[in-house]
Amino acid sequence: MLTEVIIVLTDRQLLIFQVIVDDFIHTAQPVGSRTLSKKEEIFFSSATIRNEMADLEELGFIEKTHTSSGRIPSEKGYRYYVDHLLSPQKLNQHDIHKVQSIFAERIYELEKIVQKSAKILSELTNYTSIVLGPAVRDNKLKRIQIVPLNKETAIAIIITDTGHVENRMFHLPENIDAGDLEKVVNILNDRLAGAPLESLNNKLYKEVAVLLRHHINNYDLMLNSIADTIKIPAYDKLFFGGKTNMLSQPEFHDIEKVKNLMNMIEQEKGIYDLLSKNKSGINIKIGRENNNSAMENCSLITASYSIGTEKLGTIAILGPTRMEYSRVISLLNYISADLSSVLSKLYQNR
Amino acid sequence: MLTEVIIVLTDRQLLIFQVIVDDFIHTAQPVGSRTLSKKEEIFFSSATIRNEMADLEELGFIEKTHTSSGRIPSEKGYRYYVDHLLSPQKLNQHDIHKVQSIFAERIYELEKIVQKSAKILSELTNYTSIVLGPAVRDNKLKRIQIVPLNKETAIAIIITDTGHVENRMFHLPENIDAGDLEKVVNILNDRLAGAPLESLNNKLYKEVAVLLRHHINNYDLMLNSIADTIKIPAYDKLFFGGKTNMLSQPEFHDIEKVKNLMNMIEQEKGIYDLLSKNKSGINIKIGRENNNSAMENCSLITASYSIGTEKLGTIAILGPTRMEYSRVISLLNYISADLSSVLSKLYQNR
DNA sequence: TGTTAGCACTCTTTGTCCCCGAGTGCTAAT
DNA sequence: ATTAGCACTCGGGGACAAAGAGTGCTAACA
Repeated sequence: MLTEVIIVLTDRQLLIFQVIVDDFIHTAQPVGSRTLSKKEEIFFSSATIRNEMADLEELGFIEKTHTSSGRIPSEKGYRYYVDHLLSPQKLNQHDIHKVQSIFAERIYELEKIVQKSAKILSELTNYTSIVLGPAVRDNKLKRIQIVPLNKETAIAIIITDTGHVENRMFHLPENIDAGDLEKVVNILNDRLAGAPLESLNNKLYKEVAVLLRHHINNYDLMLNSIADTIKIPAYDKLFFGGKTNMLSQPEFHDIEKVKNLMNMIEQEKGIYDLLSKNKSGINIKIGRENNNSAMENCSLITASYSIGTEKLGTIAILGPTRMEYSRVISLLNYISADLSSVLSKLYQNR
Repeated sequence: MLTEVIIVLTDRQLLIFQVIVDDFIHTAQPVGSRTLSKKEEIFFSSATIRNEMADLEELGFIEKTHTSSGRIPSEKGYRYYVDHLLSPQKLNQHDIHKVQSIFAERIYELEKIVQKSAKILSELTNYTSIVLGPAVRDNKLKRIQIVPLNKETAIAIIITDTGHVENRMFHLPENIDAGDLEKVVNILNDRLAGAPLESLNNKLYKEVAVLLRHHINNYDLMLNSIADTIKIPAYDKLFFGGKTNMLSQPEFHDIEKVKNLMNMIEQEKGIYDLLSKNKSGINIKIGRENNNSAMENCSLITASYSIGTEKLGTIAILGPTRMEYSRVISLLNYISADLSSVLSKLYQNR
């Protein structure tokens, strides 16, 4: 959007709009003028409200499901609501306790903390939570280990400075004995330790290959196996919580919609694309803003978590467009801040 | 069932019953006498069929959905069908190719092979596939590795003879230096290598503790950390394929049923219980035989795979009771045999 | 001039009635 | 023993009416 038209709503329109959105978020039912006029914060008659609603509809903020129905917020309406009307909600004691419980046990593994966050988040919101990461791309190599299993196969293990472990089995070239393997491991650690995972492949062929040639027969076979092993996984891991929560939302009473959404979740690729391209901080994508037909009736709110200034991963909530934006945003903010600070304490002196 | 009553059906009843089951499996519609009388393998009138059907219903093999509807097989009917009428179906070329493709790439990791099997199996059947295992319980320890990440934390890695890798981070006691760690690792490997994972904890406290005391300060803290690390995971891993396939089955047009089933799948615990207690070979559980309300309309067919005579894990198909039993059984038999033979080749000389 | 009461109108939902089609069980004829 | 025929049952779908919730518009009001 290059030219942003500034839309001025009267206070009364704003009030009515806000109440419509709030009501619809909780009831999932179109909101009519009579219902509105009975709300305690509203002091004018249903007729007045009808007039205002007609204006709001013309502006595109609300819409009808049929000619004589009440109004529901449009995607544009949600967008406006989220951009201008959202009041940050304070979390209650129960929520805070739950979130704290993520960090209650002394867990050292990044992955487990992240996984637990996803679980708690879905329980607190009754939506589906998704956590991407933590990114291992720019971890640094701590150690490589090669353990022979039998004459033909060995297992290569790489450990990064954050404690992430990757392992892969590979075929041993013939005529390699334990001594040779030890030499290889020593050379690898000597040359590659401390280097970012991304750079390993490059370094392997440029620096290590020459050295290996001097010490090992059939070094090329070995080299390829190792290269294969240290390849960074193309995608960071996704963790889900409450995958089935969406089934309880009234907008998903239609099996077809469920199928589309569930399929997309099962594929993971689509979700990965949606999550990975977000900037740091809170991002909100409403309905078709996600550019994904399976997400027609869904909103996705993402937040990033980081160690220091380095963005590590993304934590997200997938819910219906009719989502409790305020609450979800508060929760995400809170969790991502906690997550960042705990992880920073654990790993910044790595 | 202590007393098995032998039920004798006439050839004609058998024929009619078989055609009813086959037809219902493919159409999901109750089968009426007129429909049956038109089938080419049936040469008697609809009236005759009605009489026979009344008998079959009295015997409990088929039932009506309402007073004047066609018949559908009952659970007892499916059970009889599966026990007595199933003709092993030959797999077609396409199926065989697909299954072979699991083993086409040279994969060394057990887990990956198993995971790919689940995927292929769900694609071939359009049902949900579940694979349990491979069990690491009776793997033997190949090597323990401890890699310090910084002053306070280290990561312990255990590698089994099948190439399975487990790792866990733990807090280092103070005043432990690299030399101490090396000693610990040497002692551990010396004493524990080759031992079944199950026995590690025991051996650790009985044999290793004494040795550690002689060499290391604060050995008890260390010991507990290590004990924690080598604890065997309580459940073997579950892999799924085609979790959403069930949504396409007409019996799951009801959101409530879907929710129950999906919840159960997400929990994993229930599935684990269903899979783990099966004997080796093919097992078939129909509907309520699973003792699980979420599985009311589902059947579960399991097969085990093994290395030599040692049962490694279970491979299963979850589908509606109205399932293509014959085809699924053939597929499971075929895959589990292939899986067993490939794994045996790879790992029997471990 | 902004607000509101009132009214005619619209559209969905719910329920009833009815008919059709597919199926059954039973009886009587073959 | 088999089958043709018939009366009967039940679910599904269409037509129709009434109720309810909503709207837009007009005219009256403060």
